[in-house]
This record gives sequence, C-alpha cells and structure tokens, in this order.
Amino acid sequence: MDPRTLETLRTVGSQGGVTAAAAVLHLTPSAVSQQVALLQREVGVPLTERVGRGLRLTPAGEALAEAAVDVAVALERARAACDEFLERPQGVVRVSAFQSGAQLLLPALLTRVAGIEGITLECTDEDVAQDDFVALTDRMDVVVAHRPDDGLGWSGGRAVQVVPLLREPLDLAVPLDHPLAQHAEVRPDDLRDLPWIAVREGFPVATVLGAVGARSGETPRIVHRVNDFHVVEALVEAGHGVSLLPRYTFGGGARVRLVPLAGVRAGRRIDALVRRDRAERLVVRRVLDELRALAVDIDTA
Amino acid sequence: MDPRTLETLRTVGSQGGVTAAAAVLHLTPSAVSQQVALLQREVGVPLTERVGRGLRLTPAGEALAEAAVDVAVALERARAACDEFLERPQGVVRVSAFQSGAQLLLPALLTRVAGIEGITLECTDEDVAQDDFVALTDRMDVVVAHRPDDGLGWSGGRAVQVVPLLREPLDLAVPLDHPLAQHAEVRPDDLRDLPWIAVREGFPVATVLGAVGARSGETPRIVHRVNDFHVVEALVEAGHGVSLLPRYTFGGGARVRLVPLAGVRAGRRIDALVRRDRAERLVVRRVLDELRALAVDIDTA
DNA sequence: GTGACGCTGTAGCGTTGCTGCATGGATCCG
DNA sequence: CGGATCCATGCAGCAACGCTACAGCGTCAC
Repeated sequence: MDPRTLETLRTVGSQGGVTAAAAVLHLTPSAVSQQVALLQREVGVPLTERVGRGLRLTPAGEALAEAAVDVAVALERARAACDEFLERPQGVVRVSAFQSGAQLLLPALLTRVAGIEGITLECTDEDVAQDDFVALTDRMDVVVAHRPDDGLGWSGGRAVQVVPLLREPLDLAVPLDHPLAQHAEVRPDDLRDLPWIAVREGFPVATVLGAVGARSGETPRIVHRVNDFHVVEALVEAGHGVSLLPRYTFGGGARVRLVPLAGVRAGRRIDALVRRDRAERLVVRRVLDELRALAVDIDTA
Repeated sequence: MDPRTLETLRTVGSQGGVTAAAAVLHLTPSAVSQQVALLQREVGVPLTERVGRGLRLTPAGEALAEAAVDVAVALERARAACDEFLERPQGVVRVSAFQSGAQLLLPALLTRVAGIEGITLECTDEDVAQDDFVALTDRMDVVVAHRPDDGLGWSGGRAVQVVPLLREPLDLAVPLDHPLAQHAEVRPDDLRDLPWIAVREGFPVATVLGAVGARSGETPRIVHRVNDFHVVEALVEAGHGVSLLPRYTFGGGARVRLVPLAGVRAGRRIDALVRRDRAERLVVRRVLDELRALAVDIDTA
C-alpha cells in the first residue's frame, strides 16, 4: 500500500476513469489498471466497479481514496518540515485560471512572485465547464475558478481547499449608443425583450442570466452563446445584443458601456482551488498568500 | 520520499543507530545506511550526524521523523478504512509484557481474545530497563510496561500512545515467620535496618525503594539485586531479606506474607505502550479494548 | 596498541513496475 | 442490426530500483 498507488486510485476516482487518470499521472492506462488491481488484491475488497464502458469507485474505494488524501497531506507536510531547515524555499508552482480571471490576476501575480527568490510560476489558461474545475486540481497546484454568486460551493469535498479571492459584480454591457448606456443603473424591468449573448450551458455564470431574467418576469431571449468575453464585447459593440460582463475585468475599456444592475444581485465569485496535499507545500502557500493579497488590492481599488 | 524510508529514519532515531534499526527492520545495516543517505540527498539537509562511532538525528532529522509518524498513521488509517468493509477484521497482534505483568494479564487476555474470530495474538515477555520500553514499540504492537507510581511518564513523545491500565500497590514481602508478618500494615519507621532485595539499577520500580527509605530517614541496606520476582519471593521465603512485591501478582501465594505499607505511597503503574500508527489497526484497537477491560476487572476484584 | 564495534561505499543480483500490444466488452451511429 | 469506436485489462519484455554480501575506515575499550 504505497502512496503512489493510493494517489492513482484517487485520480481514477476524481477523473472518472483509467484513461483520464493515466493522462494526468503521465502513465499508460495499463499501468493504472495494474496498480488498482494490485491494490484491490491487497485490501481484499472491490475498489472499482464497471459502469458502462468506464468504471467508478465503490464505497470502499471512495473511503480509501479519501484516506489517501490524508496520506498525501502527511507526506507533503513531511517535505515541508525539511524545507523549514533550508534557508529559502524553492520550486515551481503551476497555476491555472479561466481566461478573464487570468487577465485580471496573472500579470500582477507574476510581478509579485518575481520578487520572491526561488519560486517559479508556470501559468496556464483553462476554460472548462463549471463541474470540471475541481478535476483540474489533479494537474495544477492552484486553480483559479469562478462560480455564480449565489450558487453552491465546489464538489471536491475534503480533498480540495477553497480559498475565496474576491466577488466581482456582473454589469449589463450595452453598445455606447444604446438607450440604456446613459443610465446610472438599470433595473430588471428595463431588461425586458433585450437580445442576450450568454455563455454556453454548463459554464460558469451561465445561471446568473437566468436569475436576472426571473426578476424581470420573463425568460431572457438568448440569441448567441459565446464563452470568450472579448468576443462578447466585440459583438455587443457591434450592436448584436447585450450581455453580462464582469466589472473589474472589462470596466476600463471604451468599446462598450457597463451599466450596474440594481434590484438584483448579479456577480461571480472567484476562488482559488488547491488540493489539500499541494497546499502543504511552502511555495504553494507563498503563492496563495500573494494571490489573496492581490485580490484585496483589486477589491479595495 | 516513500514511507518505508521515512520509517527507517524514524527507527534509526528511536533505536539510536543504524545497526539496531536494521535489526528491527529485518534489513542489513548497509541497506539502512543507503536509505538514509538517499533521503538526505533528496531533501538537501543533513538528517544525521556522527557522534562517536554511532550517529544520531539532527534537528531536521527529528522534525522529519516526527512528520513520518503522521505519514504512518495516515497509511494505517487508510488500511483501516478498507477493513471497515470487510465483515471481520483479521490479523496478528504482537504483544509484549514484562514478566510479572505477563503473568498477571496475558492468560486472561489470551482467553478473552480467543473468543474473537480472526485475531491472532503473539505474546512475548520482555524484561528491559525503564528507558528501553518505548524502543520495544518498534518491534511490538502492544508493549505492556510498568513504571514507578510517582515517576514521570514515557519518553516516546508524540509517536507512542500511552494507555493506562492499572495501578498496582507494592507491599512489603516478609517470610511467614517474620515479626512483621502479623502486622496489618507497616509504617516507614518499621523498616529501619532491614536487609533489602531490590531490582537492578535502572529497571522499573527500582526508585520506589529509595522513596520508601527516604520516609524512614535512612537509605535502605540493599543486600541483593534480583529482577525476577519469583526468585525474589524464594529468597524472601528462605529468610535472605525482605522486598517490595506487587500485590495483585504475588498476593495470592502462601510462600511469603505481603504486608501493606502505610504512611508512604508505594506502587507501580502498568501502561500499554502503542505506536500511534499501530494503534490505527482495527485488530490492535480490539486487543487494547480487551486489555483495558481486563485491567478494570482486576482493579475492582 | 590491538581488537571489537559501527557506519559507509561498491559490485552483483533479484524483484518490482513500467511500456507496448493484443483482447474483450459496451456504446454510438449509420 | 452491424460496424466503428472507446475503454479497461491481461501478457511479454525490459529498465530501474533496492537489497545482500563484502571490504574499508574511523572510534572506543582494554
């Protein structure tokens, strides 16, 4: 029962399959399958069960995977205990963020971390469906994710730590020459019968527009589904519809007008997701500290 | 950084050397040395330092060894998590006890555990110096140890769990025809100028006699040093001296007379010592439960 | 000073765990 | 309804890791 094998089991569970887990762990599916089979023989309980052409963890498997988290945490804590005796912590930290979050946070984060000796940041932008952010933590140290203001938390359970960064309001984006562009704020009633540009179903903040529509009494008329906010901005600018855009990230531009919403709460929460074992690494902690401080700067600016 | 290697480091620390650790781990000293060297290279900090012809852990080594305990605990907890899904826990538990404790507890413990399906007990008697009981936990699952009533606790730190079992009074043992044999109790003043049979220096309850002597105002005159209480009993019976003997273990016999001491607190505490990782095993827990219940029976009898 | 003890390096060997490929179900689509 | 596809799994082969055995060297005791 070695931690590598336990980690493999955990990944099979979180990724939902042998092949996906193998990709994350940089192994062949065969190796993953063999590891699980061996582990299964060792504990004498079935850990996985086939479902369709894939497989999922049995209750026993889930229990073991959960226990595996504590093993990984204890191991990283042991590493950290030694690092305390090294004068300067050292290592690379992989950070992923959804695009607009990356645009908002990563440049300043890189600047801040550049001042810290020994920490190397590797950044990536990842645009995934709402439910898939947690799975990214298997590949990344820090995952910057967003979710609707009112929505539930993340599904990672005890395995992932959620670090709240900031709340970003979503404003109505209209063309500069739109009638509503001159308003200081708009109320749900003003939004009737507008042509909306929304994000694809299942992606973060997709549900926010529905909540806003519910306040105006009718379901919004969605004419386009576009995930990239820059494309959205260009479409709005050209008069092809209105949309909801995050204030901090798109408030500065002159291409569209952002009008605050009143009488309805619209916003997104930006969180950092970290696997609990990764969170034990000293360098990861330092990066999270910087990220949190940065978020405070933005929020109070 | 695998748990096996961490365990090796921990053992080198607790056993105080490569050779002793190798014996416990059923390895050659060379293998142990190589593991430590490799671990050292991995963390980049010296973990051991030579002292004379042996070696000890550096502060960094101590820190890592302490963290290693949590790793081992987490791993055993993972195993236990799976065992929950097996209907009956199964396994062998190695129990060691000092001789008189073994005589007092092991027969009844074996009887009790015999009623539990799946648990196999392997018992040993181990007579070691006071400070060496903790080190036994590396080889044994449960170590039944004793210490003076008033003494400090055990030195194992966070790594070993101490389960108090019972307190056993130490009575004055005299020949059946001794003047004091008719007394219902004896006071420190009655003990002046008696020829004492004590245990060897450094062994458990060796200090108790000194404490008793202090109350009588003079240092006891020790004429023999014998560790085995049965030998002590035979010597006392034959009139070669008096001694302190544990009440529960030797009170039933007719070879000597045990007279309670008054005006001075003399006794030993019997504890079970268990490494925290071993304590996570379900079967070990069950055995400890029985041991505790058994101690209550004796104490209230 | 000499013997014993204890830690450490090196050579050699066995075992473990991986990759690559082939097989057998289960699903999707024409 | 049948072929294509995807996924998990078994087996052969190979590389790497970790152990034992043995020699070397420093330290302590007599």
